[in-house]
Parts: sequence; structure tokens; C-alpha cells
Amino acid sequence: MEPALIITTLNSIAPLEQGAIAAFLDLCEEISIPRNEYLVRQGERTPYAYFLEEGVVRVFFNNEGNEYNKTFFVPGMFPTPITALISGEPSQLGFQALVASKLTRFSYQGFRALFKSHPCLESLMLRILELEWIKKERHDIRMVTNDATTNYLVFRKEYPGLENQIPQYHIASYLGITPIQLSRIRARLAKGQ
Amino acid sequence: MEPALIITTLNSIAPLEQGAIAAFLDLCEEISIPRNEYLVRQGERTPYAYFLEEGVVRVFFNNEGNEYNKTFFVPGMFPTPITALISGEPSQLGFQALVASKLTRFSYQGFRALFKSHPCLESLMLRILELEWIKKERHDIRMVTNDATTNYLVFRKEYPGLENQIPQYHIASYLGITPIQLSRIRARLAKGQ
DNA sequence: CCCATTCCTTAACATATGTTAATGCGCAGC
DNA sequence: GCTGCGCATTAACATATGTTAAGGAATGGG
Repeated sequence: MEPALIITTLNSIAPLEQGAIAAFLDLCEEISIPRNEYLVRQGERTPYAYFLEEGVVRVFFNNEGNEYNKTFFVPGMFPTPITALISGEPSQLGFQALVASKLTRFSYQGFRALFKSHPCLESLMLRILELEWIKKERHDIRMVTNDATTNYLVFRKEYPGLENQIPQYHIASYLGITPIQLSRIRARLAKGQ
Repeated sequence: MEPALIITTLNSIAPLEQGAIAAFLDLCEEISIPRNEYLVRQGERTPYAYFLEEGVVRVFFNNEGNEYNKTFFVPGMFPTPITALISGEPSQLGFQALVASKLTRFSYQGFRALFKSHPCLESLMLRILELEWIKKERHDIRMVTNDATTNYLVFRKEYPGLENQIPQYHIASYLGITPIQLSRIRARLAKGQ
């Protein structure tokens, strides 16, 4: 495959040797996925890690019909069931494309198998997890601290334009409120301005 | 220092060479901390990673006087400001001993400096982050999915005896409710049983 | 031993948010 | 160009939880 966004992204995270890059690219394949299709279904096993080149993906948890969106992925991010890949268990989370998307995917086991011959890839993996950890912690603190209105405004800043590409009930679920409540918030904001 | 709980814990996470263990132990020092003292204050920098040998520690976020307990640590866990250590920024989280506690601490930079000569320590670090990630994800899913009553019951199972060692407002904050609400839940449970 | 502090409980009240339901807009398929 | 479906909005209502306040048990210090 041709080195797309993923290579520049990985290189900006940690320095990689040429040999490691080549070996890694051998594992990669590009896939396209239509709107509303699933990368990973809840309860399903998958061998793949994913990198989003174009589009939007959501990750969510479904409990008795109620869905909770954990976060949205935009290009440059990794919509990957880390826990499932690490633990070997079926994924507790579902991953769904919200618009037609292009992704790079690669076998996680294959990737780990490269660590012995290319230690820089293990350092890369550690660095990625570190960065994800930081991101998640900041996110968690924000969500707990702010009220829904503030988090809605943050969402709009963090994902410019996304608001108009996906149904509002996905945003509401992400904010931890009902679509009705989000509608009330939007009405209040429109009036207050 | 004498190899205490931390060594058996680390060995159970990932296999370590003798040389690596010795080099690591050189970095370690044991500390005791009285009840209600802070390991790390919010807004403070710290060079240390911590491992809890005995006692209880909470990690919390404070926003304009409102405190949000993220989790509790019991022996065998790492009450460590990972994000602060990785990013070099002041810690957004506070770490406080809720009962008199014993910990092992070590310089995080010193630890990372060992990665070059002891790659197994880097693998260990990666493994620890992986396990923490899994734990956090399961925790997050539970907290979102369940109501406060269920989460309270889970808390009692997950931290046996802890309920009687710490004030209930810390538990309420952990559950995301007010102490009054927790009191109502407890009253209902006592009656319903 | 007593007092003060801390913290849990209970009640009365206020309020934000969920629930149910009806309305209407806009897009897609026929 | 209709027609139907999916989705957002709005209103009326129900309810859970926060707020304020008061009282009482337990604990620790003088």
C-alpha cells in the first residue's frame, strides 16, 4: 500500500527505522466502509487494529438497547478495540462508521510479532498508549467537571463540522443526556445569543 | 530496600531479568504517610511513581471546591500520576492517603532511563499500561451502564471493608452522587433487605 | 468526663432532566 | 409530485436527585 496519513502520523509520534516502517507497511491494508457499517460489532472478536484515514467513526457501548457513545474518531485517530486486542476477549464496544470512511488496518498480533526484530515499534506502541491515556484522562475530567451545555460547546469546538454530519441523538448519547434535553440546550443557546 | 509486595507484583505482570530487578530496586525507596496526607497535590509536579504496599489512597479532581473521586487504590496498585509523569505537566489530579499507608516510590525518569539497558522494563511498562487501560475501560462501562445503587453494591464487593474505613462522602463522590443521595440509597437497601 | 467537631441521617423543598406524546420538517423512494 | 420515514422540536407531566436545614450519633481532645 502507499504510505498515507498513517505513516506521517506514526513518525510524528515516535522515530521509526526504515526497516520497521517497511515491515509494518507489509501488514497494512486499506479498506473502505460505507456509512453506518460496523468495523467491530459488540461481542465480536477481531484481529485488527485500525487507523482512520477519512471519515468519522463512533465507539459505543450498548446495554439493553440503550447506547452510550464513548467518543468519536476523526482522521488521524485509531478507532481500535484496544482492550479486546490485548485481552483476546470479544469486544465490549462497537465501532461504527458514521459517514463513508477509509481506514488502514493491520493485524495486531502481526504488529506485536515485529517487536522483537524492531524494538522501535514497541516504543511506538508504548508512546501511543501513553498519548491515548493522557487524552482519555483529560476527556474524563472535562466530562465530569462541566455541565452538558459546556460539554456540548466543547464538542462543537473539538469536532468542527461534525455536528452537521451526524444525527443529534449520537451527540446526546455522547454527552450523557437525552436528545430532548440536547434540543432544549440548543434552543436555550439559540435564544441566549 | 527489601523486596516487598512490589517485586512479586511486577514479576507476575511480566518476566524480569535479575539485572533489571536489581537496577530497579536501586531506584526504590519506601515511604510511610499518615492518614489524610497527600502523595501528590493537584497542580503540583512530582518526579515519582508510586506503588501501594499497605493502606488506601484516593485519586481525585477538584473543581471550584467540588471534589470528584476517580478511584481508590488498595495494596498492589499504583497510585501514580501517570499523565503528569508522561507529559511533564503539573498533576491535574490529587492523590491522598485515606488511612496511614506505606508505599514504594521511584523516580519515573530514572525508571525510563533503564529501558535502554533493560528492554524487559520497557515491556513491563507497556504491559502495565495495557492492564490499566483494560481496568479503566471496564470501570467506565460499569459506571455509565449501572445506576448509583448498583455501583454502590459493586463498590462494596470490589473493596471489601473499605466502606467502613473511609467517610461516606468519599464514596458518594466516587459514585457521582451527593452524600444525601447515598444515605437514601443505604436506607432503601437496609429496608428492602 | 465533657465538650466540640465531624459526619451521617432525615425531612421539606426546589429543580433539572427524563418520559410520553404530538407536531412538523426534510429527504428518499415510488 | 406524493408519500412515508427518520429525526428534531416542543409541551405537559412525572420523578429522581440536588439543596437547605436541623438533629443526633460517634469520636477525639482538653
